[in-house]
Amino acid sequence: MNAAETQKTADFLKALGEFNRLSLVYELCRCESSQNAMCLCDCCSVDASVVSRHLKVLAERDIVTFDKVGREKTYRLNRNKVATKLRELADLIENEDCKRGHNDV
Amino acid sequence: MNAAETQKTADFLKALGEFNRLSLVYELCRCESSQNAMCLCDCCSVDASVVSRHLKVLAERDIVTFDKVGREKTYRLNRNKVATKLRELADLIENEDCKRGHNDV
DNA sequence: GCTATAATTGCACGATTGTGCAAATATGCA
DNA sequence: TGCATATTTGCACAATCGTGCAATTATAGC
Repeated sequence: MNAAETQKTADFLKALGEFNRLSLVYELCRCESSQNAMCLCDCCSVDASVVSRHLKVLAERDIVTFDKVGREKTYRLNRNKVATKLRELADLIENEDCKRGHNDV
Repeated sequence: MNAAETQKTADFLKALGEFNRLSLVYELCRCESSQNAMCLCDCCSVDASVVSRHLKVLAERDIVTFDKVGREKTYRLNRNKVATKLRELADLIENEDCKRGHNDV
């Protein structure tokens, strides 16, 4: 596991590992269709600017995607990408193959 | 998804979402047997006290477990617990059932 | 007992982070 | 053009976090 990859995974997990951002993810998870930021403000009681910044972080990590429709930005969760990344990590952690034997370094 | 649960999940992800802590997890992942903290120091170039604190965080989130053997503490990764938690999150995020329909609130 | 090693803790410090507010920007609509 | 709404950005600030170093605690072995 090289450092750059480790850092990338850490950044991904860190993006999810904040209360309000995770709340946004859960909120988007419940949404059939895309939601604009104003609508998402309701799920966490913080300023709109804060939601804007959190969504930016989530978008940078490819956790959410957005479309610009008029003056609104509508966000949706990258369900597959996020789920896949989490499962890959789970597999890596559980995988017996990555274990070193007793005689290895 | 209640707030306490969300916070707990966020804390779990945050614990994994730091470069050196994730490096420790990867290192433990490669270990067949338990490793003491001194041995784990090698994988991330920081002070022993820092490793000690990181391992404490990981233990608090139940990501690692330790046994005290003499003056050493030997750590091992809670493979199943961590993998299960990640997969549960993946399932939740991908699950169609949690979606609200168009006519719901 | 004494000494060496493993691990933790206290302290300080710089960096990052989450936040609110006000101002700025962008866009739709009349 | 002017106004309303959606979103972002600049600024400031408190809180948290990661870190190193020195001191401390715990324990093994002599």
